Amino acid sequence: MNKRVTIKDIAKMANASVAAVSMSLNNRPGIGDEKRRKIIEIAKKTGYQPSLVAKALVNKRSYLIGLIIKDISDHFFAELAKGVEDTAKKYGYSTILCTTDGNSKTQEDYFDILCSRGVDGIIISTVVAEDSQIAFLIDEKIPFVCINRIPLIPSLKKKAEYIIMDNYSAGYKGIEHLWKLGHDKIAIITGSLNASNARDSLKGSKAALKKSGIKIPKRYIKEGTYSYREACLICERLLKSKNPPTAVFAHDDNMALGAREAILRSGLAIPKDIALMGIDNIKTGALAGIELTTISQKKYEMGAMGVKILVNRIEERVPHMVEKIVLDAELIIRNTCGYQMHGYRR
Amino acid sequence: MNKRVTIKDIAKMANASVAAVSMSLNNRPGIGDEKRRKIIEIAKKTGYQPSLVAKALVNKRSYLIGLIIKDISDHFFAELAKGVEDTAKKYGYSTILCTTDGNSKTQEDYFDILCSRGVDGIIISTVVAEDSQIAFLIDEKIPFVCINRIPLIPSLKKKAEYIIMDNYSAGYKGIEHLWKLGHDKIAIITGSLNASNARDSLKGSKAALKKSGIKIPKRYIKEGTYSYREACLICERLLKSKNPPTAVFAHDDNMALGAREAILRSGLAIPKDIALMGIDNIKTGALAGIELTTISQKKYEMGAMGVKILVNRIEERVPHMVEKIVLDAELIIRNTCGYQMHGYRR
DNA sequence: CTGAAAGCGCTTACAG
DNA sequence: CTGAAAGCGCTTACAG
Repeated sequence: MNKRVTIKDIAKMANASVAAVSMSLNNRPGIGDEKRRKIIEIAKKTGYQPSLVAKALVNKRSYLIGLIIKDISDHFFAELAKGVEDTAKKYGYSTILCTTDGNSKTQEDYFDILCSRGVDGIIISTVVAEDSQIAFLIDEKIPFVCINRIPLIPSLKKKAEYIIMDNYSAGYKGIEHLWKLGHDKIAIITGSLNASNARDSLKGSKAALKKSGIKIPKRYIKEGTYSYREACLICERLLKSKNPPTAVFAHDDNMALGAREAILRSGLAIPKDIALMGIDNIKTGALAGIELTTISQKKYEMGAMGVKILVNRIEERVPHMVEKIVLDAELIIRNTCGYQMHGYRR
Repeated sequence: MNKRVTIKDIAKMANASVAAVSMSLNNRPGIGDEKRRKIIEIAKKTGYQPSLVAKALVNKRSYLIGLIIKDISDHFFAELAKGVEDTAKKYGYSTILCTTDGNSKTQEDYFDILCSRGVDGIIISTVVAEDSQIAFLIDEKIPFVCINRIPLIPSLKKKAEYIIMDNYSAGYKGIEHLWKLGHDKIAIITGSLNASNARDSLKGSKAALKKSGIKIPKRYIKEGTYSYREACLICERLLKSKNPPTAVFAHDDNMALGAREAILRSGLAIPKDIALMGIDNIKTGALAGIELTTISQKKYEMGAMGVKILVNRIEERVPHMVEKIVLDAELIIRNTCGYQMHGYRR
């Protein structure tokens, strides 16, 4: 930080009071036209840039928002972050990137830091079961919106604003698709079951299983914690078992890719020998040679909408009502489930 | 922002002056042990969190760093950002995510905003030829370090700290590898030639071409601007031409993936019919079925080291010398160039 | 319309 | 060792 020109310098140069300068620069009434013009001119000439930190201190508005995600190198979060940052920028906010790596303590630290920094609001996409931390935000009255995951505790869920995909439907549609293609032996690799999205997807899948009258052994359902590595291991074990599945539905694309590695290494062909599907629709899944069938998540849009809601709350330009948005889950049929080979069989 | 407990509240409760509270909380000498203990205890009990914005105003230290990149949804930048954020967090800094989408005006705006916010330093990975904006940073005396790209203007380059890969060597090694595998008709898809990395890679490739005595037609070298789409188009045209290349060396993996799409769509097999290589070593390239031969970029490490250098500069704990780090370019042989098929032929 | 003052939450000299 | 004051850069009442 350097000795930059301040409001005081300009006041001196313009032969005016600092209040006059402040008001001129902020388009407040109460300043004569000529004086105002002069002040603005000097400000421009000297390249004056207001100190956002001083402004934040007096206005209690930092124009800063915190973005809390698990891992920016994960394609899902990267797209989300892009939507957030683009939109924040459009509204005049800067975004502080906060990465928790799934660590609850790190997240808690970040909440403290963000509050200390006086952020105007927070976007959170890492909410898990134990998230009493959400209660802290409500207490502190700092606006926040949850993306992708929401609090499980009903009292918190009620108060939280959020925007998520219909994960239940996503879980349901995946099974339905595989069932229609003729599969009965479907394995499910779930996300981290301490999170709402993973739970909802699982519920949906189970409902679809029931609806279609499929019975699968318990061991066909494993918690993959949204990890590539973990899903790869799980799938490997499944394939080696005496009664392996003919389809695997991973509840996100990263895990589907992990499962894919296990399948390919075992010498099986996709979709000829085994079907594979994911959720999220990350870019990599669309690549030739991968062409993963999946359920679309509007990652960028969720980020963008999240900020919009947040800004509305911060600036209170909109009559207050807690917004809860659930986006449709859309099936994206590519080549890993065999639809192009033979179409639906039932 | 809410009425949180302040230093003043604590002073009142502890029956002390605000100065005493400040000094106690900051471990400054000049306070009696007992009083200090009492103050600290009250602070803890009330959950006092200092206002970082007030601190920033008086200390001229925000513990904020700006990260300027092109696109967070690009895997290269995402990994870089991860290294930056992780390391910044470790040193007690928060990072403001600034995405320019390659737009020079956006970048300029961000420089202004970051200065207004009083960031302590900036990490930039978007420097291009015209970047007189770097001069602005030097003028304002705000510490910065360039990652991946550096200023082309010698006077600026001299003053800038940076950490980059040896792009010349990367460009060289790629050609060398293809040449050893027996290729003479090698097409090169370059990055954005207004950036140092793209220029250096190209120089390296040309040098290798010369060294190995290969002569390629002008039209074999095209500027792909680091864009998947663009590279795909370029490659498509190349393949349709009367004398198509037998190898394409894209100067980043994104472009290599774009070229791959064109190749696959044209019905050719990789590496049987045509060789393909990239630079960067993004995760997607390692996936089964892709297995892109490439040159490794230490994305995370560059981000991490960049922050380390930046913090050293900010905190001046290290004797000042302008650090310029050039990392080795390491060839990563996977399956897209045919090495496993027949090894080197010359 | 205009200027001087108080204050945002903190820290740093500076007297006692 | 301790307290009162001045100041960081800005804005907002509040008198003239």
